Amino acid sequence: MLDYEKAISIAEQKCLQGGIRFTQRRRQVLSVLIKADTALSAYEIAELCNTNGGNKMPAMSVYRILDLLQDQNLIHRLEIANKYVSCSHMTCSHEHDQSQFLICGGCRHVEEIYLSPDAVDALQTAASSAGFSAISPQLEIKGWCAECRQSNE
Amino acid sequence: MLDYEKAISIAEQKCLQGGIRFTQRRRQVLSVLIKADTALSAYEIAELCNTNGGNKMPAMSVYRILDLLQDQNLIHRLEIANKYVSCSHMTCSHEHDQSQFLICGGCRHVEEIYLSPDAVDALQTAASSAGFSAISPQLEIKGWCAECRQSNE
DNA sequence: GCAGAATTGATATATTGTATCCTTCGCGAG
DNA sequence: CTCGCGAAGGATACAATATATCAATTCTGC
Repeated sequence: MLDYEKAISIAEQKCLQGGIRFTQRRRQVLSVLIKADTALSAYEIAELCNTNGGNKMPAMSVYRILDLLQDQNLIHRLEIANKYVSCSHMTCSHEHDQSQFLICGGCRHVEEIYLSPDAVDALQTAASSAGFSAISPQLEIKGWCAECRQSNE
Repeated sequence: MLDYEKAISIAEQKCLQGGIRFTQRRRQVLSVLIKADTALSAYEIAELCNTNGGNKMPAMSVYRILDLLQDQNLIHRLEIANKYVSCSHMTCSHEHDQSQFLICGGCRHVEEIYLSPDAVDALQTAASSAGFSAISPQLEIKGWCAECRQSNE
């Protein structure tokens, strides 16, 4: 898990740089995502906010805030899982433009991985041949985690 | 586009082998998907069935039929796009266990591509390092088709 | 303090998908 | 042939995910 204090502080800075406010609401959503240390759906986030805090956090607001946090590269949206994760690179000093995720088809556990540049190149080449000028820097791969694989045999 | 007659005939055989019936309903859904020659959502399929045919095709039935066609490897479900496509390998005589799709983030156009075994190996290796014992033979990559890319610049 | 923009609230609705239960249809045993 | 059983489809309700819209509130720079 990310260093929570550091992550929040960095998020605050990024928002400042991005010209938007790091409000309580936004802090709360990001906080839930960091502490969960796993991918959550928007409605799960709303529920967690309401459980812990007590404040009423409508799903509507969660969606708005998630969009915004994504614009600041603080979180990722996983389309295959319909879930959101805090960016594990948030506290790194250097820039990352590639993010790759493995998503377990069984338990929906999400693991962030690192592909070799060669592999990414191969994907890009295949995409170009098909008339796509670029692929998303964020890749989602569905698979089976060791545990689910075992319990399915 | 697939040879329509051939594809339907093969689907019929596959269903027979799978011990299920290739009913009118099922033929209709598959037919719409083959003729569309693009990815469609379940509700779009239902709508097309109702437009052309006249018969009432409830979305509920479409989902049931799509599940079934998927079990027979006649169609693919694209999780990123929430859409379905007919398997472009349906009429091939040999077996395919890999299917890779490019999905345009702009227009949602879907293109089936072919990755080199090396690239697939690289993905598998990265997955193994992360504790995943296997990745799905079906890969979905989000990108930008040339057209959408251009209109966004 | 005020104007205007950013943020949030509130409500409605769209889209995608699942659960359940009942009816109908087709096929094979008797 | 018909009877019964399981496969297939119909109908309805509902869950989960997401977007649209407009009003109210809060903040910020002037």
